[in-house]
Amino acid sequence: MNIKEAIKEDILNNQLPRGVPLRQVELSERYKVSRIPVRDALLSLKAEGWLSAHGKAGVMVPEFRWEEAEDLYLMRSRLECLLFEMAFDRIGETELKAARLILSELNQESLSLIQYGEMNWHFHSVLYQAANRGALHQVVEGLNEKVIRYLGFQYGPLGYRVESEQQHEELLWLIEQNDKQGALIFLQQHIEEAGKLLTEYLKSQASQ
Amino acid sequence: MNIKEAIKEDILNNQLPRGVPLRQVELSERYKVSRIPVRDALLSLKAEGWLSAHGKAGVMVPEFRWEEAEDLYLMRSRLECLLFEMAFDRIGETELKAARLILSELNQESLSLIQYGEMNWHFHSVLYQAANRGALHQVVEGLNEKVIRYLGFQYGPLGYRVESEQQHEELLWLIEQNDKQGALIFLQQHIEEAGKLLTEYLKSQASQ
DNA sequence: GCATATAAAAATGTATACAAAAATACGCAA
DNA sequence: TTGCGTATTTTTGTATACATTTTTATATGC
Repeated sequence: MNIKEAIKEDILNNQLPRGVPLRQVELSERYKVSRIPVRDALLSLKAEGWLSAHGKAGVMVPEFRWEEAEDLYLMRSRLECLLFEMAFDRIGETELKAARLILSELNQESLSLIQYGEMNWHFHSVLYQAANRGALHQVVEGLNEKVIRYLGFQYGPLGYRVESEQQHEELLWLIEQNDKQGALIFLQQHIEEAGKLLTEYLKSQASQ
Repeated sequence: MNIKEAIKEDILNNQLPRGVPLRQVELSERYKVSRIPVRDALLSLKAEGWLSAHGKAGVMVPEFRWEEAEDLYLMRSRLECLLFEMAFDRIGETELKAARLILSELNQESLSLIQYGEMNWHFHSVLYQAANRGALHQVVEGLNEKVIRYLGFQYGPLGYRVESEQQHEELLWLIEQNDKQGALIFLQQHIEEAGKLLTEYLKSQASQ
């Protein structure tokens, strides 16, 4: 899935026009492949929320909407906390070790926005994996994927990155202390804070 | 999207083997189309959770798992109640009228399982639409789609259909009375009851 | 002038053919 | 027999060519 990642990257970096239909031929010329892999990519990306329908045929890059961002974080807060609660008692040294490793890699700069987003999810994902709840995990994964679209705002103008990583450290610490209630509440705040920050920023942008 | 619907229907009616990889050529012969539309359908269905990966390449119809059913209903209860709460105050005569119409159509027998599932969702959907929360609505829609896979259990052995429709009537009545708290709690119970019933049934099946 | 119907174009959808990758079967050695 | 590496076969991935649908432009009637 190389072209798919390439399109994602271009969407993230505003290299593709918003709101107007993307033409398969143009994309196939742009990425130097035939229309078939383009179609595959468009289908997947549409299903994942990176693209939306434009008329009866055709897709487009959807505009940013604060309502969507708010929805995504509302869902994350509800579902991730549920998943985390199910996972908590089963998180062992294996998961903690993996999480720490990812955190150290996250601290290294020189990651593209999309790589950073993926890493960020992997951190959470490793912890949730312990719950062994495939369907729930998959939906939460989808939400985190969709959120990546908005990362440019969070790690650009909002400069949220450093604070977010401190919170990750603290979350790990709470797990190590076996403080379930504390960790749950902290995770909820971690998500809701990020959501509120992003939503407010988008609202302020929209009203200009 | 005709072949996609056909595959869904076949999955629902156990016309496709579970757990073994589906071969694109076999499917293309079965549905009398080339492999391209088959691939398109498989990609979409995988993204929607109707199919899961099998090895590095290839997809399969996932087995029924009570954990998945439980997850789906846990998510529905949390997200649908949230969505319903957002919608409640904006539900007007238009939505109620549409919901009543769907309910009367639901009462007519002679619907295929998948048609019944779709109708069932439309009923809820009409009410939620008032919230005007695209992203949230879309995820909830996805959950309801996935639940359809298990409908064979609910409306076959469990015989839940009549009770479910009575509950729909009651929900509408609560909305008409403008009893927000009551309606919210009722919806939550409506979903959780269905989930519990299904999950317990699947567990009992699995242990045989 | 505006709406609607119709014809041209552009775009997507599908089939066939070929290339790349994955899964499988086989042979060989330990 | 079992494990591993290689060759074969199977399966998926991609390109090109054609069919169908959708969109856009144009013309015609009111």
